[in-house]
Amino acid sequence: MKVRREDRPGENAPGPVEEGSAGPGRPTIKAVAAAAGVSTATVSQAVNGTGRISEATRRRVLTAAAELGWSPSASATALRRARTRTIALVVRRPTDVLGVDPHFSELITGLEGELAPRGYGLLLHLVPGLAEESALYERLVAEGRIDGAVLTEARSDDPRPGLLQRLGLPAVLLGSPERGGPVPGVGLGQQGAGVREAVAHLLALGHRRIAYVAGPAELVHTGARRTAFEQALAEAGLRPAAVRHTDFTEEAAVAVTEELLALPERPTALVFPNDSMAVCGMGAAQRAGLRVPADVSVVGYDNLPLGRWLHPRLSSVDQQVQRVGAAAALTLLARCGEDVPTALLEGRPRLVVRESTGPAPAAP
Amino acid sequence: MKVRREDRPGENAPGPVEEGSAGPGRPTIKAVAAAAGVSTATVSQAVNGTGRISEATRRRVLTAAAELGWSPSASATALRRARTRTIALVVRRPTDVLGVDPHFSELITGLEGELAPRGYGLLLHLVPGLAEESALYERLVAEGRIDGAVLTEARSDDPRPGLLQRLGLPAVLLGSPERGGPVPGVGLGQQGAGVREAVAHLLALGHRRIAYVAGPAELVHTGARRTAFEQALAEAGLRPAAVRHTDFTEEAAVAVTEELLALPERPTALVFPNDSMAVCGMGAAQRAGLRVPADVSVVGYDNLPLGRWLHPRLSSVDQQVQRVGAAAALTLLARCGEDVPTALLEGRPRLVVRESTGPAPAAP
DNA sequence: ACCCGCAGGTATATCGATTAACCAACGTCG
DNA sequence: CGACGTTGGTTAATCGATATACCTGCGGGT
Repeated sequence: MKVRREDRPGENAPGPVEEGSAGPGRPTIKAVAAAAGVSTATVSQAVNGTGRISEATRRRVLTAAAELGWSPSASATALRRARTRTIALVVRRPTDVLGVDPHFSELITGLEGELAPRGYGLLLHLVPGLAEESALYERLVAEGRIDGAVLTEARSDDPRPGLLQRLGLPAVLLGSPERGGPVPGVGLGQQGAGVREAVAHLLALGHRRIAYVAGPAELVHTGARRTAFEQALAEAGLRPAAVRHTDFTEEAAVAVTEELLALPERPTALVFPNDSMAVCGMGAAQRAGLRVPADVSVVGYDNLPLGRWLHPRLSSVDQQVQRVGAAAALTLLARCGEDVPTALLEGRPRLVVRESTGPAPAAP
Repeated sequence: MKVRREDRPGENAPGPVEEGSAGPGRPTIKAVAAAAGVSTATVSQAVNGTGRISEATRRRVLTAAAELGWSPSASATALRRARTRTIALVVRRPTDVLGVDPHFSELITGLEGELAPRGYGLLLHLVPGLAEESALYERLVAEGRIDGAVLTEARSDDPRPGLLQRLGLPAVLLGSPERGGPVPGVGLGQQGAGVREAVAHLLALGHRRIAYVAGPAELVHTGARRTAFEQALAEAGLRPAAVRHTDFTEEAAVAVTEELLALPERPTALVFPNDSMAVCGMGAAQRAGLRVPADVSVVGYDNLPLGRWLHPRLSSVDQQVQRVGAAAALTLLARCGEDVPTALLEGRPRLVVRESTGPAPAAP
């Protein structure tokens, strides 16, 4: 396919002959332009659907690009357009033990489902603490590496939304009820509903001494769920057998469980803030010689796949982490100027009853 | 928050307050050069340590950069240097059920530990199958988005090393014994040793009917471990009670366990290819009314944190996924031309004995 | 006095794609 | 017939950083 250009004799604009096959590197837009017999501007317009290009040349360019296996260089495009098509997800991982792990797997699955089809990538980072997380955002923004960020585990007095707004980085905040604002929250509505349902379920089974294991006090959802728990009990004229705050480590789950089960008035049911901890709690209870659910009922939160396969199968509050992840991605993409359907996140957390909850043991 | 447009945003460097939050966008190398009273070339050389710059100006440039909060634009650098400082990790996820999930969390932890301190980012992608994985690499390379890739779950006839070599992308392959070559394998040596140790342990406990649940036949380590299993038994003059291949789904784990436990000569011990499946198997056994380990012993593989908290605690083969991840990162970084210590991966897989294995039940 | 060498920078082309501005050819209409 | 709008492109500036080639003093050797 030879291209002859002789309109302007004497003009030597770019004239260098590519003469292909010399370059082992990837093809550039120039190669495609040459192959299609057009200018690089035309190629760009053809693949982007901008400008005024006849359908015929458009097709010609596209086939040339396909034949050469060319895709626009992400770096060049990013530099020119100041968009990287990359979203950051920073996971805080205080210790080596990552209790909330499977939760993030679900979340990532949901995110990827919406990001990948639109050519967006997910940049994953692990940091030890909140300070490092903030520093990381600053660096990523300073380097222009990302277009947006997904913030997880909203805190009551979260420094990140302010920071990211100041940095001018689009973001969404998971686990926050605040829908509008510069950094919108994303998540199922009626956060308390799941816990409420769990309490109702336990009450119906005859439980009267129900203990609540809460997550770190600084997390937003911790407070919401704890309140829901206490209210639900109060409406039945009851008080919590106990409420304990913990970090999200497995060690804490075990320790707290052991402490609660050693209480003089032993609780007959334990409600945990996530499935990983519930599993640990269940293990601790069984190890203490108690049967689940005959002696003590256990409820988790998140409804992770794992819970279905344990013995006994774990009753848990389903908050559709995957769907929340998808919604978060869509919301964030919209903030990045992408044309996406608005994320609709219907429904509320619902209890999934399995085998780890049962009738309260007869009072001795 | 008024935005004044005067075509000269950087008129006076020490302005009152950086022209407001909606104003200037991020600083560029030009701003730093102006602030330090040098050329952009000097700034570049100062931060990169290249060229010949006096210590005095170097320091001046660095402080100017720090004051402006400037870091070189990742896109610009990537374009110029043709390096993105980004590594891809593609996770194959055949169905919605991701049995190997926690394994990847560990792996990512190990990778990040080496990547992050060197300014590298981890680009995470989820794909449904092998074909999509290959297509994804092609796209990522065509777009020049990554400098290297971590391939997981080596297969006996793996198309990816060839592909990536053809694409000219540095890569490492996890779970392959082949150390050299264009795409070196990374992992603990003596893959069979862990299984061998598990068998020895079970034999010592008096087990004679031991069944093996293997992963998908196409995976390299599946074959290696299966062979090790059979050899170890053969050396004791025994044959496997059964060997079953499965995909890595939880459903399969449960189904296989139920089948094995229904065998006329019921196995007294089950060896699983990963901890997630072992958990499922343990659950299935318990649900079938058997006690673990009194009636049947269970061994997992990977030694994930979760196993420590179950009841009974899971005996499992530790293959130090995190350390392997770190070694993979180092090997890959070296291939990317980074100056890193060579990854040394001493040791071999070792059995961690906990509570899910016990003396074989007395023959009836 | 003259040239050399060198320390310490600067000017500029370049990476690959996008986009605003421009231009040629071709009706069309007053 | 000539001004004018359309169609379908092209030219060239630009994004921000890097690297190569090129200056400019200045001290020293002969």
